[in-house]
Amino acid sequence: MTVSRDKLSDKQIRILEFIESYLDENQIPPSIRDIQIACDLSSTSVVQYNMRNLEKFGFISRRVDVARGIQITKDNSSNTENASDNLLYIPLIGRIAAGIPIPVTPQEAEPEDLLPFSRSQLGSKSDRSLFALRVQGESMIDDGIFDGDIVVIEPRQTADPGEMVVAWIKSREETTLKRWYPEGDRIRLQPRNSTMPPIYEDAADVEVQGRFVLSMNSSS
Amino acid sequence: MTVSRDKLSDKQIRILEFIESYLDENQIPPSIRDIQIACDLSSTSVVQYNMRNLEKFGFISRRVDVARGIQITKDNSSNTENASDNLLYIPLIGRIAAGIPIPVTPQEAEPEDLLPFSRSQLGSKSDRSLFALRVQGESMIDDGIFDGDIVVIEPRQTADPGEMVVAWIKSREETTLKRWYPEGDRIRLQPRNSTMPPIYEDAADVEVQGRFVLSMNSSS
DNA sequence: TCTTATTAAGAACATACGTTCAATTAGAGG
DNA sequence: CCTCTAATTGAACGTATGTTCTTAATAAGA
Repeated sequence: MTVSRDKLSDKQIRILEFIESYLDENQIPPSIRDIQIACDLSSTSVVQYNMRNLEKFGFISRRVDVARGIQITKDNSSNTENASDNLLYIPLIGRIAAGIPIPVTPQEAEPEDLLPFSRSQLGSKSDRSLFALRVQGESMIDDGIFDGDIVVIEPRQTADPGEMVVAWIKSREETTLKRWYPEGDRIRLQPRNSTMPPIYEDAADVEVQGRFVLSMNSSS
Repeated sequence: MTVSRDKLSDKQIRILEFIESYLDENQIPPSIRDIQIACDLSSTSVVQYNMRNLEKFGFISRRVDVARGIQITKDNSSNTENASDNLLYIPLIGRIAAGIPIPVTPQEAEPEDLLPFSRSQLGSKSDRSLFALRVQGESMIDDGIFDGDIVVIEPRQTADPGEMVVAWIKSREETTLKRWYPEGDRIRLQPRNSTMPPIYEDAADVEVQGRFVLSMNSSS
């Protein structure tokens, strides 16, 4: 049953809003009598009566025989809370650059930090286990990725030509952020910095660890 | 009083962890007897006793005479919850480019979206009322800011020479993202795109609306 | 071993709190 | 005016739940 809030009686709106604000301030739902007093109602049964409606219309749900067992069910709540429903945390698990190795399986690394992103920012990729790396070096400045920036990576074992990837060079045991160009039996790892030459590696010696999703830059 | 969790007795850890998980599942703290049963304790007073310690060491706080009035105070909680304490939402309030006006006072605009950032990402700027804009155009690609990117701006009325700012050109009633170079009685608004020439405006006709803080890029 | 502080047990108590009910009042049609 | 439903009142009831107290068990020191 979908009922917009303005279908509710004045009293019911007052009660609902009080529950929300109380919850906001106290981290715990109010008791019936808290509501009675705050909304200036003459009896606890008035609260009961109106709460039954709020429940029927789906605004709240109640646990039986549990003190303060009120839950807000619809997202009538504030914008901030909406956004937090939409939230995804991405672990920042290390650094990446030419020459600096990172752990092979990102999931095993201890995250230094958790970066919040809204799912809408990440689009369809929001349901995968993304991870983030801090960039060390200047090899991708023509793609707008500078030293110290953070890149979000989607773990993948393959990449399309020209895509920006985290590449793992087995023999050297290092990872690097480059554009990925397969050329016969070797791979060209292309920096995006006019002063830097491409790296060529045997195709068997390189593998894709993940694809570039997003970067963040906070230098001025 | 700062006590690390491993200073607690086995029982206290069990209780604390149960409270956390119960809170996680039910949005409401457990009752003393919930804890007693779940942690297989012989009496409610065992719960009371151990909770007093948890409270003394600052792990929880309790509301007197309130049913289920337990609160977790230290961030012993899961990582996700840690990060959310550290969270700041920045409103995305519009677009910016050469030629596209934005509202003069950002605060008045209706946010399209709220972007989550961790305060650690924003450093000292995290306590100001930042806002975000989506970039339209290519004038700053040499600074790594591309069409469609999002920039976070700190409202300021002044800027140092060479800083990237949101500049308001009064006579044309438009805003633009450029680098700011005062040159006598005029201002040079410098694009960062080798194909674009600088814009010169009378110093009286331009004002700074905000300074660049951070950019986000999600193209590949 | 004796003493003392810490922890546990079990019961009982007081009240916070959800629930119910009978009696009233207020509106809405007819 | 009557009837029927919606809303209100005030009180009482019963369970949920925090609190306290006494006694016993355990651990820690001297």
